[in-house]
Amino acid sequence: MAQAQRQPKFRRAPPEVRREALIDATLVCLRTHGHAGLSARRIGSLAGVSPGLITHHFPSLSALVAAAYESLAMSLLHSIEQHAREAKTTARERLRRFFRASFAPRLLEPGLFNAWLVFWSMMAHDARVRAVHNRTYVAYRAVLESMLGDLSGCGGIPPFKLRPAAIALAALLDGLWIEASMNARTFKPAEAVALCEDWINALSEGAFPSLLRSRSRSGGSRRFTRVSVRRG
Amino acid sequence: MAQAQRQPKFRRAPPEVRREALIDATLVCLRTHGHAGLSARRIGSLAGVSPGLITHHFPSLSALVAAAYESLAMSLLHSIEQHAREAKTTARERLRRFFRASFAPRLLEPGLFNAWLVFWSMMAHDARVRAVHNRTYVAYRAVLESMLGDLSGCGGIPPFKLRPAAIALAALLDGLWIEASMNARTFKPAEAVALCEDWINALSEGAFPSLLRSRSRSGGSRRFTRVSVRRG
DNA sequence: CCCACTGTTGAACGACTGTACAGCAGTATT
DNA sequence: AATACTGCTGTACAGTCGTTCAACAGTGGG
Repeated sequence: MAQAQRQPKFRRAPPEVRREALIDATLVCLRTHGHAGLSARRIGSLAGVSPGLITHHFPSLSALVAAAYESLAMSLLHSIEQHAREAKTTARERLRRFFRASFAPRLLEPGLFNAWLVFWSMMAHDARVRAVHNRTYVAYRAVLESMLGDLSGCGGIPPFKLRPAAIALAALLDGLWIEASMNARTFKPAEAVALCEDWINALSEGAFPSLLRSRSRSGGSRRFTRVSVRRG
Repeated sequence: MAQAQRQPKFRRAPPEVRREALIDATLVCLRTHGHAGLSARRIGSLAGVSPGLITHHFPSLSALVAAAYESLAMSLLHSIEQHAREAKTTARERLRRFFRASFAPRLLEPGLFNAWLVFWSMMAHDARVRAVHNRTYVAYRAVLESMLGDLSGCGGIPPFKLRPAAIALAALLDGLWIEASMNARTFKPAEAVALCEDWINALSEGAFPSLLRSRSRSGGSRRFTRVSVRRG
């Protein structure tokens, strides 16, 4: 029985592979333990590696966390975006798919929010994390701007300012995602999707005066055009 | 010169006073140091008190933080609400004042957001903090629902579902507040206010189909009534 | 003036933290 | 099979943390 097959105490790995493994372990740790997961020893043990290896492959623990932040944020964004662009349909339908993906169970897992809180908390003290936030938030908004631009290209929709529109939509999405993550009982994911679709609908109708490009500053009581909402 | 007036090493205070002083010190600590401020020694020294006193007046450090959370959240809400209700004007004007107060410099101080992150982080592990969040969020939404109800009472505005409307508006406000707190350069406070006012405008025009009470599910391309936006 | 009451102190405890670095041990090459 | 290279370990360091509790010392009543 007792084979006593002597296993090597560790296996070497090329730096790139090890870096990625550490990033993955960091994400798992932050998702499952929140702030308590932010520990070189915990992350190391989860990656099957000694704590000293972290500062060997990264300048510091917070640099590893920053790398994990960038990895997760970009991965999620691409995943949602691909899910949205998958179908060749109208801009409005792609937005709808984007919203649905944003409130899918995968995105509402409480652990994800806990990890996000750790990233946000570190922004105040760590320049690297702050830089990652700025990069990823700009990328996020760029995706929204692109989809809103497509929407704007369709006929019958009054021209609107893309940048502030994307900012508002991002805020609405974030606010809903945060509350849904903190308390799943407040509203159902489908309600969040409907509220975002409503926002797009109002935008299409020119019901957001401050977003209307040029045109009368009269407050928008008179809409730019009357449009058919369905099949925009 | 050297008067050598012997000061007493400490002064007794009634529990209620001491509790409040500790709460205040906690808030200052969390605002200025974020997560690093969450320390019995730091809070105690800021309150001019030994660390042991915290667990003497509170069941635990996290109970003190929960109390501080409730104190801050309710204080801010009442402050904003009073500022909004100060003037006897239309519902729309009160909402406008509410938005302006929400993005006043006092609310956008970065320290405030850092404190909030600490509270949110503790929700996952601490039932007390979670309970405070639920209470204060419900109170927040109740204020919004009340103002939206007043708005709905005005003539010429299609009836809408109060609760989901308040949820959406809260999400928009939170999302804008968070991004403004993290990166003050993304947009100006006035833009955030304008985006919230736009949302109210769209609501007043019935441009949010899923929020319309009963009525045709046709998508809302035809508004309930045409209303004058200014001086609603 | 002294006493009893009790708010308060501050040291002690055990456990935790990120980082540094001397040396061990896989691995590929010779 | 020996060697050089280097990824990796694991301990040491100097801190940090929340909580406990015996003892101290303000304070008001007698």
